[in-house]
This record gives sequence, C-alpha cells and structure tokens, in this order.
Amino acid sequence: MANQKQDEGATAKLTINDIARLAGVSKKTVSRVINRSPLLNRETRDKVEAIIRETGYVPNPQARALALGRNFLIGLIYDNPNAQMVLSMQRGILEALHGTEFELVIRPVDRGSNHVMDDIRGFVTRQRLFGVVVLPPMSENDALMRMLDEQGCRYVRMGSAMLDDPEHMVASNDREAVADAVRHLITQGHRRIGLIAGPHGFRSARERREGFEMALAEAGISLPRSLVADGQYTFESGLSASESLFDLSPRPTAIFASNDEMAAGVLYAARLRGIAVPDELSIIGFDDTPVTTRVWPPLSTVRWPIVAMGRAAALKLIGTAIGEDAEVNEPSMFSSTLIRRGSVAPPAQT
Amino acid sequence: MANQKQDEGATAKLTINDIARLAGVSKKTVSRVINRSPLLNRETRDKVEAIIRETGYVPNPQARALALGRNFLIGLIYDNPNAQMVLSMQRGILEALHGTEFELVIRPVDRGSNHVMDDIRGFVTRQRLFGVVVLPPMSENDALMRMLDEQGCRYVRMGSAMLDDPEHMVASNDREAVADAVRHLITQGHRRIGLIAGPHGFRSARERREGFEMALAEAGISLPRSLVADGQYTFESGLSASESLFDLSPRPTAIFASNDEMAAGVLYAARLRGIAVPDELSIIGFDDTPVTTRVWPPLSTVRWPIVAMGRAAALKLIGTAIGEDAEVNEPSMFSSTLIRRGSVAPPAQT
DNA sequence: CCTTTCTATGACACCGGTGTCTGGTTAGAC
DNA sequence: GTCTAACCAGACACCGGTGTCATAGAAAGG
Repeated sequence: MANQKQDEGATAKLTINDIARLAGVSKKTVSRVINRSPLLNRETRDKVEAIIRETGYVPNPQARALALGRNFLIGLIYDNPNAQMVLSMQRGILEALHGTEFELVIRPVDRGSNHVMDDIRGFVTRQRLFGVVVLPPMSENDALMRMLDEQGCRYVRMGSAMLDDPEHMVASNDREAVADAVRHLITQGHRRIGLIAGPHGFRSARERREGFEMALAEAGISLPRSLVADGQYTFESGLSASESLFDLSPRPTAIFASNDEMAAGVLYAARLRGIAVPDELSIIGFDDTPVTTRVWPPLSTVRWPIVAMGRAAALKLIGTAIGEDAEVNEPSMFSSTLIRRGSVAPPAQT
Repeated sequence: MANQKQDEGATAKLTINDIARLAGVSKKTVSRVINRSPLLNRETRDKVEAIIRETGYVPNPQARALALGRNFLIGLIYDNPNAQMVLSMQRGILEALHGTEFELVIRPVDRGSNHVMDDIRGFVTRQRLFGVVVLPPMSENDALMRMLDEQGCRYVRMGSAMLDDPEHMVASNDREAVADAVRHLITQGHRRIGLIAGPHGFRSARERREGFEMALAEAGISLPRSLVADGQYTFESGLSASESLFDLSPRPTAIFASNDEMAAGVLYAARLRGIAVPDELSIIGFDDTPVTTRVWPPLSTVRWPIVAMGRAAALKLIGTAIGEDAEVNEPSMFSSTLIRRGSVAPPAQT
C-alpha cells in the first residue's frame, strides 16, 4: 500500500551473490562464512559478516535445502482426542526447536479414514520432511513406522510404553503410574474400585488397565468384570460408563477413570445422582489437564511430563542432525506422578 | 534395519530427470505434465502420467519453491492463553489447506519478550513464508503488520473487531455478542450485573466490555465502578476477581465473565462461598470451551465460530495464490451466538 | 507444391545455495 | 634461494525444478 514498494517485498530479497559482490569475494566464500567454515581468514570473515549484518541478508532456506539434500522441517503427526496434550506436545517440541533452523509443520490425521497411510506418505514425501514426531494413538501403528522407514523419514514415537528402540521412542510408564494411583486408593481403605477403561486399540488404555489390575492383584483384591466399564476417553463416555457402575449394588466406593475427561464425566454423573464426592465416592483421573482444577471438588489425577517428553522427542530427532553419530542422550522413559487433590477420601463407614 | 536399504531412503528419491528419461521426453515436458499445462499432446501426457503413477514420483518442493520464487508454507503466529481456541484455529486453517500443496508451520511467540518483533521477522524471512495468520492478541499489533508488509509477507489477522481492510482481517463481533448475552440477563430480571473484564491491552477485552456497557446503557441501568473487576483471562484471575464482587453489598445477582476460564473461576468461587448457581447467582462466559459443560451447573456462554474463521483466514491467504486477482469471497465478519445452559436463572426474590 | 501459421516439444539458462577441485600465496624447512 | 606444505579463496558443476525461446513437424492457405 505504501508507494515505495511496487514489487513484492520492499526488501528486494538479497542473494548470496549480492553479498559476494558487495564484499568483493566469491559466493563460495560467503557460503563459508555462513556455515562457519574454520578455514577462513579472520579479516575476510569479519568483512563479510559486517556486510551481512548491515544488509540483513538471510540465506534462502529453499536453496539451501535443495543443495544440501535435506530440509529443516519437522512434522508432527497426531490423531488424538486430547487437545490439551496435543498443544503441550507442540510446546515441548517447539521449545527444543527454538534457536535451531528447524520449523514445525503440523498434520492432524483421521485415524478412521482408510487412506491415512497415503495421507501421511504424501505428507512426508511431498515435503521431504527431515523427520516426524508421531503422537498416540497413531504412534502405536507399526505399519506406519515401517512405511516411514521405507520413505527414509526419521521418526520418534510417543507412547505409554516402550514399543520400540529407545532411539525412536519416548514413553511414559503408564502402567506403574496407574498402579500407584490405585495403591493410593487401596491405602485409603477402598476395596470396591471401579475402572473406566479407555477405548480398545489404544495402547495407553491397555497399559492403564493393566496397572489397575496389577495394583488390585498385589493387594489380593479380586476384580469382578462388572467393575470394569468401557469408555472412549471422552467426557460423555465417562458419564455414561459411570451410570453402569452406579447401578451396581454395592456401589464402588472409588473409580479410576483412564483419563481426566472421563473422570470429569464421573464427577458430573455423581452430581446428577446426588452422590457426594469424595465422601461417598473417590475419583482419580489421568493426564492432569486443566479441567481437573476447574471442577468441584478438584480431581486427583496422574500427571505425566508432556512438555518434557515433547522436548525429548524433538531433540532425539534433530540430535542426529548435528553430527550423524553424535550421542543423543535424551531420556526415553519418563515417569508420571500422582497429584492429590480433593476427589479422594476414605470410603464411607457403611 | 531391513537389509535392503543401506542408504537413506529405500526409495532413492526420483527426480524429474529420471521420469524424463523413462518416458523418453525432456524434463520440461514432465514439468508441463505436472503443472497441467494445456498445450500438451494427449498421448504424451498420458504416457508421462503413467510413468509418474508407476514410480510414485513426487516433485521436490524445495526445488519448486526455489524456481518459482515462492514456497507453500503458511505460518500461524499466536500468543494466546486460550489453548482450545488455538487448537480450533489450527483445525480451521488446516481444513482450508487440505488438498492444496500448502502446509502449516506454527510459531507461538512471547508477547512479553522485547524481541518478539525480531523473532517474527526471523521466522517469516528465514522461511520465506507465503503468508501468515496472526491470532489475537498479537493481531492487534499494528507495528507487526507494518513489519510484515515491509518483509513482503502476506497476512491475515484475526480479531474481535474489524481493525483492518477486510482483505487482511477476519473478525467476530464480540461487542454485539456480549450485548446480547447481557440483554439476556436483563430480560431475566437482573439489575446488578457484575463484569469481570479481560486484561488491558486485549482488544477483545475492550470490545466485550463495551458490549457489556452498551446493553446496560440501553436498559437504563447505571454501572458503578465497583461492579467491574479486572481479570487476566485466567481461571485464577476469575476466582480472585469474583471475591471482590462477592464482597459487595448488595451482591450482584449476575456476573458476565469475559471468557470461560474466568467464568469457571466465578463458579468455583461461588461454591467456596456457598453461593448457589444459578439460584443466587447467574453466570455467563465467553468462548464456549469444553470446560463449560464439564462443570456444574454447565455454563451459559457465547460461542464464536473459531473453526470457520480459521478456514476463512486461510482461504483469504491462499486465495490470492490461485489467481493473483481472483476474487476472494470469504466473509470477513462472523457473528457469535449465545449458548444457554444452566448457569442463568432469574434473580432470587429477595 | 510452397509458404505461412500453429502446435508440441526440446535446449538452455536460471533460481540461490553447497561440494569439489584447482591455483595462488605465504611460511617453514633444508 | 629453492622446495614443500599449509592455507585461502575462487571457478565450476550441481541440487531439481521452471521460464524463455527456438525449432521441428503438422495443418492451413494460396
């Protein structure tokens, strides 16, 4: 709109040739300066650097990518109902990428669709991504990883258990974390503890269920099938799943919901029935999403270090970029902790 | 891991030359096929297309970007406390980008930092982005837009009021939406209505406040300064802001919170004080985030079409790509609607 | 049948960087 | 005073596409 820029971009883009001409050197020398080549005369370097600073020259990443044969784009592939977790993961990855020349390209996919595979293939091959981070539940798809391998696309997968080479995986130990949470309930005196499981096909659902069963088994508590209700990781599914649990007689005195959304559903259902939480019913969720502190009473839950895991995943990916054989010492296994809030109490005396 | 791929990428990347050789034509002809040039012999086209299909050739986007002088990356710049809104916006933009060759690169920034401007400049120039979508409150920064202009970077900004040329802006009409919500409260019989305002410096905070004041003025209700509390769009700020409102005597019978997080804070504070909602206090929030349906009672709120607005923003941006002068007929103004849930009732008879 | 016009294709330079190899200086060794 | 080595910097090809222009062959016109 201003009159002085007729053409696109007032700052007519400078090229390496412009800098070379201004500095009176060859483009290759400028290239050396940019890439911090050690075999450069100090004066030459200073001179070129001064020009670069003055002009504000920025190398064209497309040209660089073309010449180098690889680009600086990391993809994030996800298909997860948990918005909060996706966003935290983005944050973690971006923290790791900050200050590097890498950028993050996001790609939500539809797990249900029968061309997910093609979608993702198109995504990674079209953009020639440097690598991708895959979030659960997509990350549990081994066929996808094989495909990525075939396409020569690096990957790191996130998950609830170590499913792969630690070099390609960042995981939290859901099973143990849930077992801890359930042990906490048992310590409080609970014996009839209900489980709202996550959807079939989610590894996290299985891990959490196994942790639940593990803790009960340890304490010698039997688990009738009726105390396990199926959920879909959604608020609504938590709501309806708890209905079936509430119909039981005797009613469970505590419920572990496999994620916070469902735990919020349990709480809501309890209110609808006039069941007091935590006096008549204890609830523990999983994820530590903000909703846990918005409801009343605030929900006890299991917190896992999403941001740190995202950061670790990204560092694993770009670690190989720095030096092909540079040791990548990011941890692969993260542990979660039980956050105690107001939704757990000893069972009523009855 | 498999023995057949020694080198990176089992599918050694095919180039346009390979296709040209296989098809027995020049690379330019292959290029024409890819770009659907109309002046091509049918047979030639079919032959080349067949080869492309068989081999699974995908043009290198970096080379394309270099030759074309522009790339196919859209940036999303945001600095917003509202996770849900950021994610919905991402979804809307991605919907619009789906099926095109554009990808979305995300870039959260720190508004507080005093090198935000440089950060963003680095982002858009380094990657030579095709264009960016800027979310509030960054989108209210006119200096940023000038800078983007200077860098020759297209942009579309999102906001709560039309701040710019409709070509560069997608906005919702927050003022009118809030006025509607408050009119609803007035219709129910409320006269002492409190406001929890958003942070200074957020245009949305101002618009919502003005809508609030507008509705009261229409009804001839005066607004003492004490009925307005400052918030920061966070749950905690809503919580503490409502304390001051609750200390008033007489207490307001209704509170409009400028976003849902703060509305959730009001609800929480009410519970702490033993104030019944909606019997003794009505609450309306803004945004229609999931938390509104997780709490008890579910919160009435104002819903704005985030996803649709994101889609519109992206289409505006890439619309100019299709044909330089193609009419972009995406709407620029969107309107919000009041969602009635359980947090509003007529004031108590007292 | 020859010229003109149009159509379909190819040759070649170019986009903006990087890798390789070569050549000119300078310094150190004899 | 040479010879050699070390060090710097430049020439040039190349990455994988696209734009421009030339040209061969076919179709149209006289």
